[in-house]
Amino acid sequence: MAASLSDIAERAGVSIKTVSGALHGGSARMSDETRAKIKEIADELGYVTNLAARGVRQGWLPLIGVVADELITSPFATEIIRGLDGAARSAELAVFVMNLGGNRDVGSVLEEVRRFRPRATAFAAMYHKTVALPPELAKNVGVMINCREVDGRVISLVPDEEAAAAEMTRHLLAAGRRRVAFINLPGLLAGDLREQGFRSTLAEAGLAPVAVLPAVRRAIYSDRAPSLVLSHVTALMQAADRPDAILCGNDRVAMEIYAALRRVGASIPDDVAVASFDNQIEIASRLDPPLTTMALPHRAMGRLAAEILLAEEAGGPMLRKLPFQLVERSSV
Amino acid sequence: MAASLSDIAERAGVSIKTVSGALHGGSARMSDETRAKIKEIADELGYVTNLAARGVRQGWLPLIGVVADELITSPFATEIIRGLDGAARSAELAVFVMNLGGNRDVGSVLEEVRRFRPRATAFAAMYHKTVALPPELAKNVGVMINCREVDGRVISLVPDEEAAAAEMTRHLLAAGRRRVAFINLPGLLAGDLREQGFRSTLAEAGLAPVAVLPAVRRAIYSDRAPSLVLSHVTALMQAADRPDAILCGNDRVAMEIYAALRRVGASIPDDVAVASFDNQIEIASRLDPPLTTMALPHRAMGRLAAEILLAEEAGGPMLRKLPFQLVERSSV
DNA sequence: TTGTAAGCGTTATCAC
DNA sequence: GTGATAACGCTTACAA
Repeated sequence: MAASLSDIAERAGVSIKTVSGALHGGSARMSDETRAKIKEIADELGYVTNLAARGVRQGWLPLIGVVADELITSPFATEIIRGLDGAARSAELAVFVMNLGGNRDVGSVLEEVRRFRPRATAFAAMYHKTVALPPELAKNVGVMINCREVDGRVISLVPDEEAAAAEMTRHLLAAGRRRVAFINLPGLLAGDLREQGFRSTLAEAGLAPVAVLPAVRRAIYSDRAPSLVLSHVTALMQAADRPDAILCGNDRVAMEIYAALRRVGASIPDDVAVASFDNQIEIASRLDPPLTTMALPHRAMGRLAAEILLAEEAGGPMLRKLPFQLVERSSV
Repeated sequence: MAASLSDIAERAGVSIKTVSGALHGGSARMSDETRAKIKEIADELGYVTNLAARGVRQGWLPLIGVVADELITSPFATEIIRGLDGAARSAELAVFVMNLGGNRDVGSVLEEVRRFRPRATAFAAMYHKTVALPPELAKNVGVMINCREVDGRVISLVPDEEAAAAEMTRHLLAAGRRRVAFINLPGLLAGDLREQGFRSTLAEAGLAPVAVLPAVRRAIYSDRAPSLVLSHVTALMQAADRPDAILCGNDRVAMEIYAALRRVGASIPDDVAVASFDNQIEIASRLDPPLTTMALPHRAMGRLAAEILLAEEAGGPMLRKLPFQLVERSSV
């Protein structure tokens, strides 16, 4: 069907090796005219390298295999893939994502990926979590992205939630806010860590939180749980020591908090500053007023993952926390 | 490195062919004990099929190659991939996405995909558009998803924008609304078609639009253009014949319209019904009140694409319009 | 500068 | 039932 090296060799009256050298071998020496002629014939025949054939020879396909643990659902999570892709491309590698969904377990999906003999393999989670990888699987995974391998057997790249919460809290304090409430995501690692950063930073400033409340009754990812935001915000704003700032578990929560504050008649940021996490761009930039939020380092995690996989470096810490970036808009 | 059939054959004291038959050949006849023994050894050695080797033999890798024309940016557009993936999986095919971005042209990305010798190839756009595929490329693409090949050389799967707008318009009329305005996305194929459906349906009912206005100054995808929503909504609501319903170009526009209506002091849906397109779930379901909107058939397009590619059917129309689905919430 | 030949892991053909 | 053996398209020693 598709043209092969031998087709070209035959047409050009040279050996296969010469064709291979002309098309792929960068430094192979041969007359320029032979090379030019071969290239011309290749074009004419519509020759496209057969990577499968090369792969069987070399033992691997130019791929980075990614096992993604939830169907890619969050818009910013695709940033992980973009980061990987950009960095992989400079090494002439393509990124190959296989989703873990339904009742497929990590082991079988990882095996499915490995059947393609990727050059390297990564595991990516769509939200920050702890993952228990069976030991025999762990050695087949080069790096974990947006999640931490529970026993520290695999290099894990995660967002530095605590530092982000600390930075945003400091930002609120610097803006003169003193009575800060936190409406958080319950039951999530990210939420817990953000809460720690929030509390400790406030404590350092000699302050106590006005309140720390859950945005929903159950974990936001596990269920379309009923929202508690409206009742919490109403109660907070009616209290004597009502907050002058609300920190939100993420941008979606912030969106609901905006709606709740409007109902209550509070204005942002005059009455209450609102700040958040994620920088889910379509929400954060379109809210009124645009939302000040900490941007997740998804792209950076993807890029760093590719670099680690390509460097095959050994040493270094197993858990690496990447910084968020403060995106100032007008809600603080 | 990785175990191969011959490693297993050696250990088991049988020929390679026997091993291959035992592990892959469904109907190959051999003693059950031989088969069991071989499987055991394969497990022990951690054998994983080498698809590259199989691929060089068969001429193709079990992949559906997808060229995606914008970096996957919209959260619901990943639904296309999910739909493809689900349908491809039943044929034991994996989906391999390669993004068109930066200054890479369709031809070179398509070639990059074809180097992997996919079983079939598709082109997917992240928003509904017309695409001009060079003729020599067109024959290498099995199906276009969410876009139409300009010359009708390739089967193209697109959302039926006109029908969706017609249905939503009828829905508004059925709810007793008579003075409908449309705040649309300018310069987009989807927007233009929706406008046609809107206008003709209204005309059939003997009505005229209160207004048809652009949400932004320029096409929403081409630029972070300044929003016109607030000024339009303010003007509309102050006019004598103010609308009792606003149809929105998409859910993001709807989000801004909500904010604008709140500013103006209009309540949804009592004063004004709001309806939209896309069903961008995180926005539509979290707005207050939750938004009634037409869900794009992304998943269905992906699924149908896989079916078409696998069936390799010839006939049938080149342009196939898939229906949206009305998602009723509480904004109408 | 070019050709020959071996080998990668798989599947398929054909004889035993 | 099973075992050699060839073939797929490519890369790479080794020769010429």
